[in-house]
Amino acid sequence: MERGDGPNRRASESFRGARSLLHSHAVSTLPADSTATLATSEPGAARRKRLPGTERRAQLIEVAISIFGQRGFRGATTKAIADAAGISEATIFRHFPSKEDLYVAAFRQRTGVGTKQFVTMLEDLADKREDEELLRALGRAMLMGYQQDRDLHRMLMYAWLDQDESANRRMWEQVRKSPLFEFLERYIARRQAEGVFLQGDPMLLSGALLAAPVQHAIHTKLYRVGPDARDEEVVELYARFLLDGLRGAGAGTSSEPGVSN
Amino acid sequence: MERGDGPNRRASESFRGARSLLHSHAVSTLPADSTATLATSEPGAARRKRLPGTERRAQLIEVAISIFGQRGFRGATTKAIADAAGISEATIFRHFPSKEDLYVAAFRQRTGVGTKQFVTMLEDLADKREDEELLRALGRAMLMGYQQDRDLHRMLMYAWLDQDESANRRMWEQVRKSPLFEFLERYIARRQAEGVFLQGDPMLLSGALLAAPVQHAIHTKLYRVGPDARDEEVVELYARFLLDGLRGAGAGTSSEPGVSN
DNA sequence: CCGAGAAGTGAGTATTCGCTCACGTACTTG
DNA sequence: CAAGTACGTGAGCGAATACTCACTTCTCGG
Repeated sequence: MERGDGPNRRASESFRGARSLLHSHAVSTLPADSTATLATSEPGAARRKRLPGTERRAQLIEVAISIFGQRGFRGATTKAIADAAGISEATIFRHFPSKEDLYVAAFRQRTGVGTKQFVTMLEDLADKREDEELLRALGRAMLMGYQQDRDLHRMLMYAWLDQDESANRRMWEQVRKSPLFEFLERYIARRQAEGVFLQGDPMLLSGALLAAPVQHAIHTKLYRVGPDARDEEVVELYARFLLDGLRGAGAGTSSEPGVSN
Repeated sequence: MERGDGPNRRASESFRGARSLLHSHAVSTLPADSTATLATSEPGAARRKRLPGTERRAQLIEVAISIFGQRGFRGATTKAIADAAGISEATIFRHFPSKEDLYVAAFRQRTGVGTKQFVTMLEDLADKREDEELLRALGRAMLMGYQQDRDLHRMLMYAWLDQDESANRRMWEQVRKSPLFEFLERYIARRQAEGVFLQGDPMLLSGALLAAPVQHAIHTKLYRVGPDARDEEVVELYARFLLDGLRGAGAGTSSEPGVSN
């Protein structure tokens, strides 16, 4: 039982690595335009060096999102970022005074894009009382957003865990005040006033509305696990399920006759 | 712009730290017994040294869960763990051959505890067709679990992000085969067969069922953000909401007369 | 065409991290 | 009580990491 001196066998190499997708908390990118202007520097291609400063900065931010998303802030080394960008480590520090400044810059980039016109579409569906189609659009957007910008979402996930509570509160303020969240609360409140949706804190209900597709997206797109249903099937099922939940069943309070037993 | 040489002002010290709660994916601890036998070594108390090997191992695992949960695998230093345990760094390596072995040991610890008897209670409610009370119990368990074992759940969250895809798939297998998940699928399938719940993949539906309270727990208990409703209010609202969703509204397919407009 | 400033880099440096080792110290058992 | 053994540690090692600096090379306006 545990020899005194000699080291026991070690698990090393069993865990390792860090590759897959990312998540955060809904709101952020969505189907957006994705800013995919400059490629992430393909190693095989004849890389032209000496970019003008602004372009190099932009490229570094894109690369940084990818690396930070794969390994987190602590796990991402400036060496790895430099390699992925096809430049030397020193060059990073010519454009960003510190690794953290690069992180902050990457963080500010792209968060909150793409939601505007998407929300406009939702507003439209809401005005037409197309509740079910609205929920479908919402679910589709979540699944697509997490799929397309997985590194960004992974970076955000890491951020929630790494940051201290005050930074998280600031982040949450931004989420809460985002067009999508504000719309959802207004929409739910209005339908409640119209007597169509069940009563209850609209913020809690919009959270629940997003939770289903987001949780599914986190698992399937970011962690690459979970049920492998087609996206459209998931969207369809969740839309029906959530809508029925919102509308209320009209059934009594709790106990139900019971079918057989 | 951007002077060539002198480093710009840096953001340093603006981000930092890592303190709050944690998450993972439901299933894991739940209200369990929490194994809080040995305290995490209070620095002020007269620390008695020289514990027997097994106790030291157990203490180190508890401390490790806490540190790994706060900072993640990469962010947790053996120094920090040693300090928190009130011992020297070298002692860690007398009990665990490597940092990773300690991590694996901490990981194996406590995952999946507490679910057994909890699931038995759910089985009971299911047999009595107490759907709403069942959903309440489920929600309550999620909120309590994430609150009580926040470091463990934070550690699991980090794990999902840090591990590679194959490790994640193994982790998912464990989740899928856990008593709680298997019960939920059986329960939903049975109620579907009884014609009470809406049709659709039971795995997807149980995911949606857990997503609402889990997402809320992650935000409020782990990240310390989100709506600050009382837990009981959340449990109550979500139980009603989810149950109505499961039962289906009986309303037509999609388009609805509309209230006014 | 030329020169000044911008972009880029190889070779460091100080620090930290995981881990080892030789050596002390407290139990425990005969 | 003697001694064997398990527990504990200070000092330090090699590797990695964020960051610096002296220096070269490209670019482009006049």
